[in-house]
Amino acid sequence: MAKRPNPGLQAIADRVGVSKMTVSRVLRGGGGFSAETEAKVREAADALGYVPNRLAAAFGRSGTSTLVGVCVPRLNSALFGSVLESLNATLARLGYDTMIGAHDHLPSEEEAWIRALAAWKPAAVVLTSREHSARTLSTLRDMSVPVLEMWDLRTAPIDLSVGFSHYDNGWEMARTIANAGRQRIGYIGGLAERQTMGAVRLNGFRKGLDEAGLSVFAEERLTDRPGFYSGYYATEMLLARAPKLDAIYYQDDEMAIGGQAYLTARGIRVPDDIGIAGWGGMEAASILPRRLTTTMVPTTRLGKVAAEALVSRLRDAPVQDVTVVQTRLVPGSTI
Amino acid sequence: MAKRPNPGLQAIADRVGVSKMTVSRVLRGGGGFSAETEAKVREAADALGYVPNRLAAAFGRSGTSTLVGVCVPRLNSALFGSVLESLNATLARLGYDTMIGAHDHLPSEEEAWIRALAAWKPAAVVLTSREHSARTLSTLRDMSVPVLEMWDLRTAPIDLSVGFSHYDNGWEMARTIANAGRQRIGYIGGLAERQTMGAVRLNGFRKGLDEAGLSVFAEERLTDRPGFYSGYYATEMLLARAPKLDAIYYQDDEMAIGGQAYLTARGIRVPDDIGIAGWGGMEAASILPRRLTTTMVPTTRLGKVAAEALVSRLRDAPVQDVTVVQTRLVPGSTI
DNA sequence: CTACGTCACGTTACCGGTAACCCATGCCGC
DNA sequence: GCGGCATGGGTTACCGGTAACGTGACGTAG
Repeated sequence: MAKRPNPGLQAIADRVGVSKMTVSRVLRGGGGFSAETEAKVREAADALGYVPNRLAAAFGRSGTSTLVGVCVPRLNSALFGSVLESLNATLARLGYDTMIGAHDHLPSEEEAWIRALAAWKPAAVVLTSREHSARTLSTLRDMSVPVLEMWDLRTAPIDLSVGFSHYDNGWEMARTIANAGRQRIGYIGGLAERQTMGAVRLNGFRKGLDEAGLSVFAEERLTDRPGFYSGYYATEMLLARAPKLDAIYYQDDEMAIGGQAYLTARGIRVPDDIGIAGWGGMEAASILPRRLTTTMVPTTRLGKVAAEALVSRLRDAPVQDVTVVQTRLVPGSTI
Repeated sequence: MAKRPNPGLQAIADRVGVSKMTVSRVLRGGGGFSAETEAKVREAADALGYVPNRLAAAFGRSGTSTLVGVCVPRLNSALFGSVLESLNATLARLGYDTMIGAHDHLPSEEEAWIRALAAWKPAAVVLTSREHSARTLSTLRDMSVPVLEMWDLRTAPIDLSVGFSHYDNGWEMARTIANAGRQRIGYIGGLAERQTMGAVRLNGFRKGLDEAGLSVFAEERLTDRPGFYSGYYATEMLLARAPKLDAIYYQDDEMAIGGQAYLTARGIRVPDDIGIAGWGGMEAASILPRRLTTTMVPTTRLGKVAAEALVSRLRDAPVQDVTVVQTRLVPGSTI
């Protein structure tokens, strides 16, 4: 079997004895041809092993692209990975192709990616960041395609928004910890300057504590990216400064599990000596000796809902601008 | 600021007073124009906010595409996520754009993805599966672009291969476990029918045990996907059938950590009562009470090396067909 | 019998960049 | 003075689909 140049519409048209326009009509469906012609065209397309040329289609007339750009903070994250997996699978099933990017929580990276994406004239864009640079917004406007902001709810989305309120997540956990009678409460997470979702949860957390007459007693902010090990040593550092904490809220479950490991190694009992809570509902949390108090994020559903909302918009079907995907606070037994 | 239609080469050409061909030459570099012309063209392009149209470029003449297709088993995997992150970042830095797909270890999924990818006439393809369907190979041949097979080493790669030997990984761990004096050794992992990398490691593992006069005493195969929790209950099931095991080799670290959690919950001591070993070198393994015996996979380096090899090939620079990225057996203290 | 609509298809032009080719100018050596 | 050649461009054709519009055959209402 030698390499054969892939046939185009013209090759099919020649074989059947019609014009390539008729072939185009048949293969895209929608009428304007007889059943007999359709059968012959389909047979010929199959025989020749026709592969549609999306490049040519998207290039010729805009509005026919099936390309969707998706930008997430990182690709090696359990949570975003699940969202991406589900988003991509749903888009693929509906006939769309995914171009990815990672912005690492830096608006400048997102901006560079968006500009590269614009060169491909995609049908839609999915973003997961909270803040966009002015140039990003300008590029998006020039592209004039549907934009879906995912992960956090936006009060004023550019276009579509699917997610939940990180602020409320933090608030809710604050109330849970306060109701459990904890008094000296610490926080461990990433830097606040970067407007990450974790920082938003912290704001909600502070508000919740405030309403209960409490405040964050001590906090540890890391420049390292969150993970098991950073949770481990951040806990060590925080307790060195504030030994009398009776609860710690972690930016995510991985850090909480790392923290738990440190506490266990030191003989500090959870939740007797100190309570811990995480965020995200990662699978790893399910195998701890005690079930971790955390917030479950329905990542798979989020990706699916986002993909479906986007495709609805692309097909001019009615869609809500803002779709809330509910998270769930899992009481666990570590607080 | 209203939406403005993005200018093309012609708009720049009109502004400067040259032909669009000259503008094309300047923007792609390579000569055929004066320094004066170059300056004027660049200024005009900047002023108009020119965004190159990769769609048109790739469509017009093949060989000018900057699109690379990457297909991994899953997008929500710590290991593949890291590889993807590094691969994508390196490709982006070198001016390439990434289209992704997930095949979930099913050749049919990979085949469907490849066909969708072919419609975009990419510059190259990166695969991570071990087995490809006949139709996949046929489509790849028709595309006639560089193909890089990553993750496992291929004895006869389609084109380029970057990775390491899973077989050797399994063999090496078998020798390590045997040398530690373990006799009744179990295995926990996924199904063998699917030609996954885990199955290849198991083959090497069997061979290593065989050379030491041993064999796999009992094994537990799951249809569920690997993870913390499946490691937890697979350990329970395996030990119910074979209580006298003195070592277990897990398909990956997540399962091993899950297994460790089960053993701890049951009061079974590691490594005194039973030894465990994982694979992958996941970060989570670093926070166990005892460091997990495992094989470290340099995911970040793997992605970077793969991207660089691919780009070298695309630029007609010399590349080795097969590049080995070394893994490292971490002795740890759980065997 | 004519006017008009519908169906099924053909024709034409076009998207924006690029390879291949052509052309004018100026400088050089002989 | 003339041929040769490098430099700095311009011209043309083309990639493979698709929107817009044109056309002939046929059916049908007035």
